Order: sequence, then C-alpha cells, then structure tokens
Amino acid sequence: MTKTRDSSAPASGRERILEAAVGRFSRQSYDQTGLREIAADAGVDVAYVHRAFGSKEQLFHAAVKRVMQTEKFLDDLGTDPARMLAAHVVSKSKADAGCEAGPMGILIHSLTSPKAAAVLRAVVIEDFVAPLGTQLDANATQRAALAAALLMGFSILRDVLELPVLTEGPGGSLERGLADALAVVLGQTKPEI
Amino acid sequence: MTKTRDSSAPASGRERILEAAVGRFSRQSYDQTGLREIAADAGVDVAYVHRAFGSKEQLFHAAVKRVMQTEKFLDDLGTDPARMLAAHVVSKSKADAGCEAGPMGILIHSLTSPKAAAVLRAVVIEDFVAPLGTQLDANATQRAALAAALLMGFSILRDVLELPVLTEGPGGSLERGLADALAVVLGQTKPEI
DNA sequence: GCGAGAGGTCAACACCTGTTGACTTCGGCC
DNA sequence: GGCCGAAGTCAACAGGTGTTGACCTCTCGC
Repeated sequence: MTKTRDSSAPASGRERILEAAVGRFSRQSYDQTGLREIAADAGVDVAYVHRAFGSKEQLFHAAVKRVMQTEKFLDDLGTDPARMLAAHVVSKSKADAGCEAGPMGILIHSLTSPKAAAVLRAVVIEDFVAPLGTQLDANATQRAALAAALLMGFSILRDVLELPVLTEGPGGSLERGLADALAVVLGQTKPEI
Repeated sequence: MTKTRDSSAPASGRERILEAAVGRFSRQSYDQTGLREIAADAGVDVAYVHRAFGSKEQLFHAAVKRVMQTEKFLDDLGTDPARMLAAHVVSKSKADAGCEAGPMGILIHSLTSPKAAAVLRAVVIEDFVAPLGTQLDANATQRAALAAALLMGFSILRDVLELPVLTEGPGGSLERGLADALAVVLGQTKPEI
C-alpha cells in the first residue's frame, strides 16, 4: 500500500490513531466523532487513544496541526493568487471519496463545537489569514478575511450541503466565477466580466 | 414587552418552546443544544417539549421554518441586490447580543450535524438559492450559489470564529468590499475597483 | 356535578460519551 | 535470567442524551 510515510514502517499505534483522527475529523464534526470510532479505525482500544493523547481535545489539536503542516498551499501562490486558490479548493474538494479533504475539510466540519472552535480560530488566523495577508497590499487582512469567507462558504455549500450546482458538471465556469470573485476581493486587476 | 406576536397573549407553552428553540439553535449547534436547555428557557418540563413536537429533529425543523418565514429578506432586493444582501448580512450579524441572528445564524451553526443538515440543505436550496436565482439572468443558480457561499463564509468567520478584522471598526469599507464581491458574483455591473 | 381532554409534570429507562485505574504483554538492558 | 518501562487491553464509572409511560390539574361542554 502507498502510505503517506515509509512503506516499510508498520506505522506505530500512535501514528495510526493520528491518521484515523484526521480522517474522521475531516468528514465529521468534533461533537459527532467518538473516540471509539477513531480507536476502531486505528485497530486500537479506546483507552489507548486517551492514554496516548491525553484527551479528545488534545487529539483534535494534534490532528489539525498535522493537516496544516502537511498541506501548506499558501506557499506558492504565484502571480495569480485568486486563480491558484480557486483551483486548489475546487480540485481538493473533488477528492471526497478518498480520505484527505485538505485543511478546509477539518476546518468546516467542526466550526460549531466550542472546544474545536478554540483550536480552529487560532489556526485560521495564524495559518491562513495572516500569511495570505503578507502577500497582499493595503487593507490586506480584511481582504484576506473576505477571501477566506468566500472559500469557506464555497467549501461548505459544496461538501457539507452538497448543492447540486456546485457538485455536478465540468468545473470550468464554476472555477472561473470563483476566481473572478476572489480577484476582486483580493484587489487584483478586475476581471473583464 | 414587544413580543413578535400580540402583546396581550401570554404566549402558549408550545409557542414559548418554539421561540426558545429558535434562540438556542441560532447560537449553538444542533448537537450541542439539549432539549433540557430549551425546556428551561421556555419554563417548561423536558417531557412537554417532546410531547409537543414529537422529537428533537421535528422541533429543529419547526424552528428553521419559523425563522425562514419570519425573515424573507429576498423579497425586496431592489435594483442593487449585491448592496442589499451585504447590508442585510452585516447589519443582522451585529445584533448578536440580543436574540435574533436571522436565517444565517440557525443555518451556519448546525451545518455539521447530519440530521440538521438534511433540513438545512432543503431550506438553503428552496428558500435561498432558488428564489435568488429567479431574480438573475443566465447561469443564475450557479451565481446564486456563489453569492450564498460568500455570505455564508462571511457569517461564519465573523460570528462563529469571530475574526477580529470582521468584528471591529466601522463597517463601511468592509461592507463595500463585500458588496463589490457580491456584485461580481451576481454578474451585475462591475465595481470601479 | 361530572366526565373528558388538553396542557403540563415527574421519574425513570436505555444508550452513549469521555475518562480512569488496574491489569497484561512484550522488547530491551544489566 | 530477571527486571523495567513502554505499549496496549479490559472493565467500569460518572455524567449527559433523547425518549417514554404514568400521573396530575385545570378548564370546558353537557
């Protein structure tokens, strides 16, 4: 199998738990996900999950950190950030069948639980809005926040609520529309409309 | 007190439960909200909540329907839909201290719970995307969906994650930025940028 | 007056949750 | 060989959940 790590390493229990947690938290909410599910996915007893990570909240924190360090799609935005971001979100959310849903998945699914939101708020600010802001001009953080809003809303409507308009058909016009909106929000040169 | 109904009517128990449910579900998620909280808010025993509405899921459905029929901000979008929508979302989410958070509140807080999402998906399509689409031109539903995405993401970042950029300061430039982006998404005449 | 039924309460059930303490098993070090 | 700690398991606790059946209480129609 092509694991994300060394193919030879048998993936220690703690590591399997972390991977299982990332998978679950990317698809379900914090509240909705039970430690027993994660333990079962990892082929481990519940008690060991708790023993290895301290608490559910700490496990969630570790999972979020893992995803964020795995995917840093803000590193290479190139000359056309809007198009890059749009392309990334669109392509990423297409891989719903598999396992990895990217940072957006684990983010949008646990927005509502207060304990999870405490972690997520910090992550969104530190690992998304702030670094995106540094790549832009004046009013940077506000524009970055609006861009984040658009991307997050898009992800939610497509992956959580599964609006047919956003799930079916060739993503061409959809991606272009998203990119145009992002361009405006980010203050790039306006699209020709 | 200025209740939403007749000021003289003492608000029957069932009605108080419904109002309490709207309040709770607008601030917390479906999973996170217990029937005992709602019962306490309404000054009623838990058993009666269940007896009056059948189940938690049916109560949630009733609450969502109530909010949607109360607020139909899609009726009068006028000649500048983008600005109207932006103004509505911005002004509505400012009234967080009180009680009513509008449709967005009850929508974004329970996205993650499957039972709640079943109700919400139908509502978003029927009561938001579809009617908004009828007021637009070609590619209508797709544009409406993108607009919904922007508004929803904005609401989440502001009210759930409480990004400082979106909560503080005079809403002027913020609202203008949101309106510009909406204008592009909706296919109105482009802003002068 | 009196039965009936709506409006409402009480206590409990069955289930699921995160969490914990005691126990076992296994590999490496002296 | 024997110890020791890490890795892992087992069973159970304490608390919270939605839900249910039996019960009370008041008002209205006859």
